[in-house]
Amino acid sequence: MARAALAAKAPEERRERIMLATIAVVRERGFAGTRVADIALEAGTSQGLVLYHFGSLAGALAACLTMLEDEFYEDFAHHLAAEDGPVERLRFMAELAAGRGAAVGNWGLWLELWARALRDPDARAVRESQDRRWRAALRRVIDEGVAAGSFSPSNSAKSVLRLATLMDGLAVQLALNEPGMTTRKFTELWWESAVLELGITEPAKGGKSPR
Amino acid sequence: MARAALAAKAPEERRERIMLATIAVVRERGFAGTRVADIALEAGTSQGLVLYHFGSLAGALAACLTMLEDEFYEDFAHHLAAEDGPVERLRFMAELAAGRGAAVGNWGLWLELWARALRDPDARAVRESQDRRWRAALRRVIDEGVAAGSFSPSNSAKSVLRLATLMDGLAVQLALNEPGMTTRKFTELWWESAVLELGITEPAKGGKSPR
DNA sequence: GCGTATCCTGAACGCCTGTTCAATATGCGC
DNA sequence: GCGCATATTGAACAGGCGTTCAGGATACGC
Repeated sequence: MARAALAAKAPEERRERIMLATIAVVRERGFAGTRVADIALEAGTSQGLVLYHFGSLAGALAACLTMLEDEFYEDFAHHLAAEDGPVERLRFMAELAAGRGAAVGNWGLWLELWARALRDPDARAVRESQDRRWRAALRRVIDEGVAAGSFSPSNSAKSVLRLATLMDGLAVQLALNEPGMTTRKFTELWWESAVLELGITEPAKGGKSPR
Repeated sequence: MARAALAAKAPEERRERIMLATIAVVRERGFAGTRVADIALEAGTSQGLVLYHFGSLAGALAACLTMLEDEFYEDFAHHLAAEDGPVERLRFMAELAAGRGAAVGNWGLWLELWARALRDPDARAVRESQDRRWRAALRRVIDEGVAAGSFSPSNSAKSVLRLATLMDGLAVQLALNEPGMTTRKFTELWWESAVLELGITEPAKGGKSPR
């Protein structure tokens, strides 16, 4: 009988659909709660195909991790370049981290990733890479600002570290939607810390100034 | 036959042993990787007893969560009261969070807890309670310092929030032992931030001053 | 001393779920 | 058009693991 299957129609497209489905399921149920059956259902395919393309459930999860990483970074780098000066760029990073752009709703995923990174080398690698990239971007923006005379941190390396770290902490609260924590508050708190750390005087011209 | 079983010898003692075993296993394998069999083995009892006392695996996990919370807080409150002035207390909190005391090796557990809190109401309650307690303590110390003239934050509520949040962020790095992150560095970074936020002038008399 | 409630065990049960596999469809080179 | 490599499916398999249960030991009231 065999109703017309979509066999061999567009393998790459199916593959990607499975990865996206995996991300969706992980976001909803967490790594521990993700089943092959869920992924197949979400992707509209069979369980067999998931295993065919990724070898195992772990393989599918790993694939979705790297996809997540690339996705986030591309989006981020693309938009960051569009901003004008160091102050605007810093401001943009604050807002992006707080939830604008592709990262919206992803903080929960980062929490999952961190916990998983305690034991899974793949997860650890992804999170390390992301962290490095993010900090490097922050450092670049800050160095740029120092060169332009907009920032005057007493120790820029430490300021980068602290500001990046503060973001992680804010992320925890945002992800768990701590009462009183919103994306607005996230940005506000972080920006004030940045002002304190970097001695920013000139306000961001582009966006509405904080507070 | 029946070799002498420890039956009905000291039910409370067995119960506690199972809870401690649960914590140990969770610390080693994470929530998702914890099996009833592991707990029973670690506690030196049968699987049946674990279920007898806690009804289900989930019940055992929940029990270990609250035990963890109490344990941490008792230890913390006890030691905090022993410190002298606000500056010393603040310093003590920095060091406790960084890994001294009962919390040593627990940051990994917190990461697990946060991720679990995304979906499990019990975990969420525990983490909220802990967070509230910790911040309240921080606020008390800071208020005390303001009253004594040692601290002069521009906005103490926000400083409490930011300093507590920064700790969470540092915790992530410590738990994942980010290269270059140590308990010493943890304390140092946090303390400098505290100095910045609170305008601390007088150094901590008790401990060796940072940096 | 006897019965009963509590504590404890080990084995058995049964479900959940990742993985395997044989069968089938599809597209492509020749 | 034919044959082969690739893609896809659904069902069957098998192992892991939480939970149930019948049985036995221990303490304790009477």
